[in-house]
Amino acid sequence: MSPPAFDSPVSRACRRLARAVCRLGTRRNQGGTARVPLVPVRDERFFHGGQLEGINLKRLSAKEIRQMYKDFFAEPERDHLVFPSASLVPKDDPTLLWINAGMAPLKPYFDGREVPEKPRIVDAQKCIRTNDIENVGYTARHLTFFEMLGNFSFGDYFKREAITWAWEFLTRRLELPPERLSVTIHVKDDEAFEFWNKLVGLPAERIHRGDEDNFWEIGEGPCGPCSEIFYDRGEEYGCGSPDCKPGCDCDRFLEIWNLVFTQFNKEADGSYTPLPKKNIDTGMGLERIASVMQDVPNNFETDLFRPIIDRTSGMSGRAYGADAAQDVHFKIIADHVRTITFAVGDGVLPGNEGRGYIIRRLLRRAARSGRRLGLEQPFLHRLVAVVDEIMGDEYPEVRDKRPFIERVVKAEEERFHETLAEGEALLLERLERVKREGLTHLAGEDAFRLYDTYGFPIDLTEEIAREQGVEVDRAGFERELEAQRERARRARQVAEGMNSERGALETVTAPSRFVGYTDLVATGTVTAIAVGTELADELPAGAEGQVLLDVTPFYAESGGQVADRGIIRWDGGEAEVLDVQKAPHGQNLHTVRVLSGTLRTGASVACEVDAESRRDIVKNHTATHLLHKALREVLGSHVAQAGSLVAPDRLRFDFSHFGPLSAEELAEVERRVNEVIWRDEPVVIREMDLEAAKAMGAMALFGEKYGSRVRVVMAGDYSIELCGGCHVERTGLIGMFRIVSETGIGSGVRRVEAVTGRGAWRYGQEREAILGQAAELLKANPAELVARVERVLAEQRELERELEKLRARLSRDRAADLLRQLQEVAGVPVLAAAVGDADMDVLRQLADELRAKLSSYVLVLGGTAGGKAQFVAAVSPDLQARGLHAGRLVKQVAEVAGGSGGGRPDLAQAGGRDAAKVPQAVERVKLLLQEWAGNQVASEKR
RNA sequence: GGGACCGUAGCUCAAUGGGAGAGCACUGCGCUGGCAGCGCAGGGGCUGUGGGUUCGAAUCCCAUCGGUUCCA
Repeated sequence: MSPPAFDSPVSRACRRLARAVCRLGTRRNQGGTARVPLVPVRDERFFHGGQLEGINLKRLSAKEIRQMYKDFFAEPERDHLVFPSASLVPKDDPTLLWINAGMAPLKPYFDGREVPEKPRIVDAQKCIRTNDIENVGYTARHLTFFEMLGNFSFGDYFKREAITWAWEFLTRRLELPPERLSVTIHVKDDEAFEFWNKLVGLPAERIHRGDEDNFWEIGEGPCGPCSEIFYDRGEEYGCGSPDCKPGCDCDRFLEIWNLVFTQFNKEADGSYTPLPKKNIDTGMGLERIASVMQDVPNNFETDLFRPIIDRTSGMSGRAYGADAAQDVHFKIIADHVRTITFAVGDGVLPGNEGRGYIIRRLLRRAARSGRRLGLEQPFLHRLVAVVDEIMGDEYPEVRDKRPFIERVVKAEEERFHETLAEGEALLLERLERVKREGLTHLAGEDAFRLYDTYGFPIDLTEEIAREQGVEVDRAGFERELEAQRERARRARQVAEGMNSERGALETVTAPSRFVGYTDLVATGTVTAIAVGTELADELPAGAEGQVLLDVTPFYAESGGQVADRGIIRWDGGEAEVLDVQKAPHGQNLHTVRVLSGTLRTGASVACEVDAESRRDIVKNHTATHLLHKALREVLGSHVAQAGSLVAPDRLRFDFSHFGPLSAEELAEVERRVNEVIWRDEPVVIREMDLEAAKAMGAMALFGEKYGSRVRVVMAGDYSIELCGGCHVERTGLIGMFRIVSETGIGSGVRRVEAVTGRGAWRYGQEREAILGQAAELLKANPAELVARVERVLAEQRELERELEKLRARLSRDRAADLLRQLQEVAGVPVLAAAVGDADMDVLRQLADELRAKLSSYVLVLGGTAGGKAQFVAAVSPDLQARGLHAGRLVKQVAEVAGGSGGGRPDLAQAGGRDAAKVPQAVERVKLLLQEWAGNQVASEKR
């Protein structure tokens, strides 16, 4: 039973982000709503004051609001864990280009793949949304970068607390006047109504029931009704319509907070089932609430934006607020520069695809807005400092990387100026042609080509064309653009949404202790067995299944390090460990295949990790840390890990960087890593508080779990990283480190592959073998190979020169010989000859010699080279004028030798398969000329 | 994710499927009071890489690497 009204806005591309639409089925509504005891905590303030005038808002800076929010939920009564903002680049989530909502980084907690440290979390999350990029600057609320304040519950508190706390924060902490607040709830959500009405005391007429706008879902997976809180800015912001109310498109009622009650799971068949664990997901846009508290008409006039606008105004010498059309550009610049700064701060570099392309586009839009304000030179990089001043306290990545961000932005601005200059030159050329041809319009395809291929903005095209008195076929341009959109859309397959993978193992909370850091052999007891999503009691021989142990030495794939393999044995049987992954509650989950006997729950098993493979893995893992550090030393601190694979036979490290590494840089990185290996320093691993680790300068990777205790891996005094993986005890054990390859894998992301220990030795062997072979071929020993090759090359050059000279002399002599074979056919001087062994170069040279000595001629030379026939033909200008064509002539000649050819009227060449037929072929020239002469006479007679 | 375009001398770029070129830079010689001085001579190229089509490929096709650009 699929809900009836599932069309309309659902299909919009942005629906994943929007609070999307759906109608609750009746069954669900009844099943999903529990009876709740109500405690009256009515807000008495509704009943005095009342009217909407004379309010004095508590003036708060955005920074204060952010801090108050986190503090409020962290207070003991509410006891939330404060999370720092996650990186804008989604971790392990290929369906998302950016973190685009406060809950996005917490998805694993919502869908049950991971269990959070505490079931209550509060954060301020930076987000990027670029769907409505065209609206930015023109409306009060559209932004590409924003901060979302959110409090979350994972199977813990639900509607009652979410609603009352939201109310308390707004009215008692921010001290917003309650009479200005109203809410929407889902039409069927009587439970929420009760809380708002009875518990909070909000009058029924201020609780609006919505339908589609108050249900939140994204494809299959967790979903539920939501309740939005609106703030009434007063009639002066309104549209004047009598039915203006919360949800109206005008600026009067601002949606400031959305509380999502995740209580259903949408199944593949479209039905909804109640979730066993209900979640709370809330979001309050910091920019918007700041605009309310600071009583300014739009986001851009809050203290989050105003300093950027003021600096822009200072640089351009134009005043903000003087002209609405001009103000748009100030706003675009302020918005985009925030997005760019934060994205680059999280390691995204401007590029030509994906995230990098979005950043490039934003930067170009901002640069063009700058031009409208008279800022022709790069200026955006100077605004990065302002963004840092405003938000650097809260977001250290921006402060720490500020010089790097400025450099990147400046370089990209300069590149854009180049693009504009190139595009303008091309456009002017086009316009010249249009005018020359007496046309009035530049074709839409031309304008599109300029836009599509050279990135030249369409409005600039129009502007420049108009200056030249030419119009642009805008409709044609739009057609081309639409066609391109259609192509891209069709190609995009939709793979979005959260998956709910709550298998049977989610209910298993029995702990599992990992002892594999020190022991490769251990004895454990089977605590659970699962086959597919069902729990089982036993696993017979030949079967594959998943096994939990109370104690295990097997490492579960994590942090790039691959899973251990090995064997488990028990009384009467054994099984092979194929894979090890993390279970929802953090235990190591072994995928095994039983080789003999039957594995039963409760059995005691002897575990043995494949030691050889593990020894290779730990070498590669420690080497990965050293590589990371060395890359940062050699290339700069902008190098941020973007992914990593630690396997037994190799390691792979992806990181952000502009362009390819030079050979010198690679050699230097390799040298530094090896130096740490040679120093044979101890690798010390300690658990400590995150703060202590940070104080030591540990590199905390993005997406790091912010638990209270972290594991810190120190390789000598060189590298310090948070890491849960396995490492060598001393760096010397790595043996040797060799970089095998360096490639680009996307905009601004490079990949280095390397080998260590045995792998490095093998790599060296292979290289040496190649060297040996080369040396043997040159009959030199490897040490003098270079000198030898240099000498050989010099000799070769000398010989080539010699050959050239001799050839020239030879062709002079031959030319003189050939000249004697000149005869006259049909009144035309003809020289057709087979010259024996001669490749195309020789033939051409001969032809040149002969041409220099003749004034009127038809010349056809045939030669053989490599068992094939070769021909060159030349015709003097006067005979060309009489209709002789070297290309046509040589083609017919070559046909005799089973070939073909062509060329210009004055000079042409041809080839054929049959070298033996060259003499016959050149003989044909005379025949062809006689034919030609006959035709000439015939046409003259006519 | 889907397209478009570009990779030719140190640099900027030419070259209908038919002889790899120009300007600047470089080297040498000569001239010159000076401005980006002038003249002559010369070096420099596996046309990004690897396949294919063709008698013949810088040019057409496929793959790959690097770059630019548009759409999602």
